[in-house]
Amino acid sequence: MAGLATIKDVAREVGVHPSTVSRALDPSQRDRLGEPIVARVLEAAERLGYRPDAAAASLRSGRSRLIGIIVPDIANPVFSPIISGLERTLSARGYALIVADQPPDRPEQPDILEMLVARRVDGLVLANVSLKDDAVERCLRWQVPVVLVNRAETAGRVPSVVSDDVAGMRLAVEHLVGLGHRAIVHVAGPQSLSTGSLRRRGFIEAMVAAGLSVVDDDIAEAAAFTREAGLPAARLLLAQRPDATAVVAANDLLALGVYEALREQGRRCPDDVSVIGHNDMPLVDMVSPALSTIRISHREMGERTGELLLDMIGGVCAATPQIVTQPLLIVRGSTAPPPQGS
Amino acid sequence: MAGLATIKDVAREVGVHPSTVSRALDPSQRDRLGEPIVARVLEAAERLGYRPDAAAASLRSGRSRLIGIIVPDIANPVFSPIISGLERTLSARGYALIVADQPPDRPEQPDILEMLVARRVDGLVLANVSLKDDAVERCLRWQVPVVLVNRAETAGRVPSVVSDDVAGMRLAVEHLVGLGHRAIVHVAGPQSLSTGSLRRRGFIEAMVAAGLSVVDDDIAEAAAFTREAGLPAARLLLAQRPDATAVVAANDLLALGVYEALREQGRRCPDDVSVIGHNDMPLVDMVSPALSTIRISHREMGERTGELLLDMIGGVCAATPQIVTQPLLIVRGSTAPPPQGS
DNA sequence: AAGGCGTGCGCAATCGATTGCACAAACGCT
DNA sequence: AGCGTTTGTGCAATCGATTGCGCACGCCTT
Repeated sequence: MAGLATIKDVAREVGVHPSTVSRALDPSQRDRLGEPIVARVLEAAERLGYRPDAAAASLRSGRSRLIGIIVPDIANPVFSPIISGLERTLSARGYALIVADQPPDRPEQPDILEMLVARRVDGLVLANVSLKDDAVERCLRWQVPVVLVNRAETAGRVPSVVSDDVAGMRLAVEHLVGLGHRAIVHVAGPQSLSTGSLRRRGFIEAMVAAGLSVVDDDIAEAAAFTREAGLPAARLLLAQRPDATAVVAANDLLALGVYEALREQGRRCPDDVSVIGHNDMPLVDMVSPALSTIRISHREMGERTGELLLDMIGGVCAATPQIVTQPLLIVRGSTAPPPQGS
Repeated sequence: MAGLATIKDVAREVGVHPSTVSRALDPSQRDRLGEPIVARVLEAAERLGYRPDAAAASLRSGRSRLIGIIVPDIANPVFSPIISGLERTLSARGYALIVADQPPDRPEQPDILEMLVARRVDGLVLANVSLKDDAVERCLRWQVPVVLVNRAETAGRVPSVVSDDVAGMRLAVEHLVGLGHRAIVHVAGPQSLSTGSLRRRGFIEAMVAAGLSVVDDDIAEAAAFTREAGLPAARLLLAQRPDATAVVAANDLLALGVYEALREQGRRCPDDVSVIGHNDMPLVDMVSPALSTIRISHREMGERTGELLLDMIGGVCAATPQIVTQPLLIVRGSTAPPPQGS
């Protein structure tokens, strides 16, 4: 504070009124001023190392140029590229990003959402909503622009940017069917999340489309998108359907849980059972066997989320677009034709 | 703005002066007020859904309760847990975290550091400094509290929180020596970073301590801490020292580059050559063979960074502490005794 | 019972930038 | 030459919370 020049200092230096300095510094107002004055203001501002005080500007203008994002886990490889892509888009346009963690189990003592709204963020990105989430309602009530990313809610009340989960599962199932599999089972994610729910539905739809039926025993729901949760679900599934030749996991970590379950039972992948994941997380090409999976570009989702949100703030888009990105099948070593004679 | 109550609204509701509301809401000033008034203010604030405007508070008080962190890559599994740990500590104490990416190659058009300082962050965490970095000087000049994390600078002008890189390399070398290896080589990281430099030094010191000599050909420097950069460095090293039985990599990604180089040459790990990494990134226990490595608790580093920074802001610590966390040897499948007869 | 002291609260300035309004100068027009 | 219009700049209010100062009122003391 002591060392930083204010707009008054610049004004005094140039010999003009502070408001003139403010206008000279604003590109959209600059052309209403005389050429020489603008030059002198710019020079003085540069010389004094002037940086506008964001708090003061925010207070008066009502715009903070801050965006908040709430994720379930910053360090999760699904969410960190989203954050990264979002940050890149925002910082290029002068916005800063506040990141907040809200693990699903945490008692949210200090309400993160309220905290961000109290900081008067210009917009909010929610990466942690469940299918029915009151966080969305609250944002709507507070009238703060919000975009959902990765996970959507049932009622499409606000814009979202998600991967086409149903299409992703279709790619996975079609790949396995193409290899000759018919006994295909599914380790599903939490059904309270759109990713878990839609991938489950996508699995069923693709199976039916391939002329294969799906019964309850063909699907096991994991409690979370983690390796730890994937292991028991996979154990259950392999017990219920010992004849299964392929497992479609709702994400890569669950697929790794399947790996462990297979290892426990002495069954080999892909010789005995094929496994396919979802997300194409970093390093899954290095596990053994290299994991076949459905690639989602989380970074791109983050970027598009940023563009969408900035458009909303700028009043560009009136509707509530539901952006859906297309996933890509990545074939590696964990999928192969089913064993002979099965 | 339209929907959010201000301190004046609360004051009017209760029938007191705004300043009284401000004091009633501040726990440290609350006891200077009468009991009934405080209760009525709290009740009214709650009922109106009052949230103090952070911008206004920041403007007047000079404290923004914002902390900035600059990382080379948000999505890098080394840095994302640091961010996560830091955020956890900060949010528990009412601070919010602004995250900014500054990839090493980016022309830093909009100066990220200045942007954060202009936002009047109360403190700054730098995770991307090189051994000699002018960002540190600028923070010192601007008098903004700063803590370095993961990477330190040569001159210890500011506090830092780093892993004991030298000790980590000693653990790695001693482990290999204990297995019987004597021809041990090192894929080093960029020498412009403290992590690269200190691990290289730690390698040499540990080798010397074990009675083994190190010559130039025993070390190859990778251009970056990536798999892509690790591959050529590993190729070079294996060509220079075809008799090497063990490779110590400066981090896990470089170790995976070594895996690829070995595979190219048809040499097997750990049968022909042992490999050990550094960091214990997620999933390196799932690669084949499972990577032996040196575990660093990045999340804990983030947490301690937050505590240190808040102490500095609170004026608690006067010195410039250099916090060093102790790494841990994790033995998995990539290290084994050297082949017989070598 | 009167003066000193402490407590509880209001008053108003302040942080720094933004912006609607007003005003002066300069220009063009008939 | 006079009047209307544009152009360029200053003035002052404003955003919402914080905080030093000061004023009353009530209590205790002698």
